[in-house]
Amino acid sequence: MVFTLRAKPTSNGNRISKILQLPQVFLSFSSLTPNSLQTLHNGLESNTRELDFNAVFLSCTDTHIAKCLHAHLLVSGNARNIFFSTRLVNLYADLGDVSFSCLAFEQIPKKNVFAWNSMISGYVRNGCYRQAVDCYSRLLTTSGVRPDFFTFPVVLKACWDLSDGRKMHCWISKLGIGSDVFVAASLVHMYSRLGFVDDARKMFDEMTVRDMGSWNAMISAYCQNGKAAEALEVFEEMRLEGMKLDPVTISSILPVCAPLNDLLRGMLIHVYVIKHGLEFDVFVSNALINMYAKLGSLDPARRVFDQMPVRDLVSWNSIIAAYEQNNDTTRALGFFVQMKQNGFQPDALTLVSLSSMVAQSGDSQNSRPIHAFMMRRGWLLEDIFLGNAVVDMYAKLGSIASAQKAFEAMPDKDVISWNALITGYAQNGLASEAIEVYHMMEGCSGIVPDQGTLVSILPALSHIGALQQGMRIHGQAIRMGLHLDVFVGTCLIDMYSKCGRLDDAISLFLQVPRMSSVPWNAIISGYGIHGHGEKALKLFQEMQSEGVKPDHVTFVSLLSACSHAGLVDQGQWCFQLMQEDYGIKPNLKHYGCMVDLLGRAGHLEKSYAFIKNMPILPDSSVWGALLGACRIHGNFELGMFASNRLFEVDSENVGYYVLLSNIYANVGKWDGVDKVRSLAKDRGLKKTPGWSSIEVNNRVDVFYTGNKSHPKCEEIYSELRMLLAKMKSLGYVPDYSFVLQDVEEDEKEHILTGHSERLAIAFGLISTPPKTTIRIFKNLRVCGDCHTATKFISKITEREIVVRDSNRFHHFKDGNCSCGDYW
DNA sequence: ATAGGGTTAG
Repeated sequence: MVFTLRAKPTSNGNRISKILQLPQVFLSFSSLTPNSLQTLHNGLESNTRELDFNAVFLSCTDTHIAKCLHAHLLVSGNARNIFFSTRLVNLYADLGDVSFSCLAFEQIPKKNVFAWNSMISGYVRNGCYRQAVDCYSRLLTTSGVRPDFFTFPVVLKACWDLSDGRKMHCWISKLGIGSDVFVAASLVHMYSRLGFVDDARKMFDEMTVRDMGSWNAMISAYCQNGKAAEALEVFEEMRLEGMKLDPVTISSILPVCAPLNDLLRGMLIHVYVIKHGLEFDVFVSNALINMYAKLGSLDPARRVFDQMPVRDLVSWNSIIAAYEQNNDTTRALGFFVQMKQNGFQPDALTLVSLSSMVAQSGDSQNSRPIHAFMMRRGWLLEDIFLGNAVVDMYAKLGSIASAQKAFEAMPDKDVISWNALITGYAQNGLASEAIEVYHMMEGCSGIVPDQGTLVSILPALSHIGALQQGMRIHGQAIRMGLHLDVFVGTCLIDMYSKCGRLDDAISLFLQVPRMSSVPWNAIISGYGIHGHGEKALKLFQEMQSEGVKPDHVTFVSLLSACSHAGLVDQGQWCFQLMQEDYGIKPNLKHYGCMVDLLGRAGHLEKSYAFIKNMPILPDSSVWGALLGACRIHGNFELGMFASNRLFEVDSENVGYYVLLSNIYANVGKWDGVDKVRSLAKDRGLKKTPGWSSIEVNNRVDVFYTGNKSHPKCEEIYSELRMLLAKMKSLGYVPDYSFVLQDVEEDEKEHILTGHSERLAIAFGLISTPPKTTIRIFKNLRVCGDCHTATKFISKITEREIVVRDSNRFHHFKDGNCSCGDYW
């Protein structure tokens, strides 16, 4: 089939507007622009004696011109020249037009190894790895041409399958070209890319001649397989052999500084870069920015970025991520704006940073648009990273339903997707849902739990006190070899201490590495919630003497430990130490702890004065702490004052109304109690439903207040009625000030009896053998009346009862509580 | 006419 084309006449174009006889595929020539014709014309004219195709090849800057040239080659008969047609294959590949590259290739009647190599390379340069490998197979099976040492460096790059790789390796050996530096480096790279670093190293060791590329290949092999120390070893070896370092070496080795936490080395490399003038390489500068950013040195990162003469998308993404990861959303956003002003289109990595920024700043408004942007481009269908970022973003913003939807919409999920969802539920207080998702994940073939999975599920188990399930996870961690991992270990410590097994927490603490503050914080907090303030302090001293730097979390744990144990002086000492010795600015949590510490100990005026001197605005937790202290110490006036301030900042939390009503009741102001009740009712409070849980036979039962749907409901209530009678005979008087509902007295008694902690205790009593310790979890603070009741119950039933509430542990035994009513 | 080794993420 022949198609006739007449090029559109342009001012000068008439001279080349001769009629060409072309195959039909050149129909697309009709889209040739006058400009491209002009360029071609100039190229052709530049040599007047005969067509200088060499010059024309060089002037081909877009695929239309290339096609025009192609046409001329065909018409002039030069297409039969294998030199020209091979160049054409390469030209199309460079211009990104794989199908025409392929066409040009197929038009070559007798393809030699140059043509085959060019075609394979063309596929690889355009990311068509599958086709490249297929083309290589065709070369082997049908062409009668032998691959050579130009073939393998290219085709090895395309190889994504170990068996293919080994076959190629065999051919290389058979052809005796394995000693070629290019081929050998490519083998190193192939093995490392497929994760077989040891094979890569073997290739490297077998090399008799090593050039820069060989060393670089080995270094990057280690880097990309997470073996930072080995990478550095090779790097040092390379320097000892007197090799110079080129930009490739530098940009390969720089990323290992961050995981090794080695800023000094990074700076030394930077010095080398400056000394040898390598800083103008974009890869090098980008790697420097990333190195500095990951090690928290934003200023040097910024300086490198500022002095780059040319920046690419990676440079922009890196500087944006640098600020985003160091919690400076505002500057990160500023760079994003600049990036767009400089004409760069955001890519998937930019979007990952953006979603992180939105999550960090709690900017719910922008979450949808970002999500929509990704969907419009179809990126969510092909990039698991992005899907995971979206799930994480919604979860962090508290929109767990959106997170779930985004998760479900992902065509493929990996272990990180599951972890993100589990963490999302856990961090939004939905522990049971988190556990449910975890079980679903377990039933999913192809998903292997990793460190992140353990770190996401353990806090959920701690939250509801699922000790037995937690121990199962501990076993799994051991099997995975992760139980001594700092993060998993810390979660386990936290799990054991929150599930009432402080001893197990301690013995675990003694096993995990404790160079960082993370496990220390967990164990100090563990001592604190169990009421062992002195021990917490002692541990803090050990921490200091071991040279571990405490952080702001350490001081929250420590201050609350002091406050639970009534260690006022020590608490104040910590508060000072934190600022003076460690330069940590107290945040609201620290202030809350201090107010609590002073107030609970009875220093109400001091506590109030403390609030007045705060340099930041007190929030509800701070005023709530003062209000709680006023209840304990019966200070009515200050209590009124505190509750007024409190309701100015948070009028939604029903717990504070209970406190206030309690204060009124303590001084016998029943009208005040009524007032608070109706106030709470009028505001239609979104109250957090109170629930308690207990684990019996590997199963966690959760009881909501007044819940009557439990299968053992009848037995539970009859147990409670029986206990109530005995308690009363021992002198128990119900304290109705803990009931907010405006109902009759006996109804109030009924409400107290139906409190979730009592249902859980009663269930524990009827479901376990005598003398067994009962362990209960309550999501809010334990109710004051239930606290009294539990003391009686522990005496009547001769049981130890351990109640963990949102604040601390209460060990009930023989009618007493470990907290000494100081809580 | 054809070749290897490089920087950013959840």
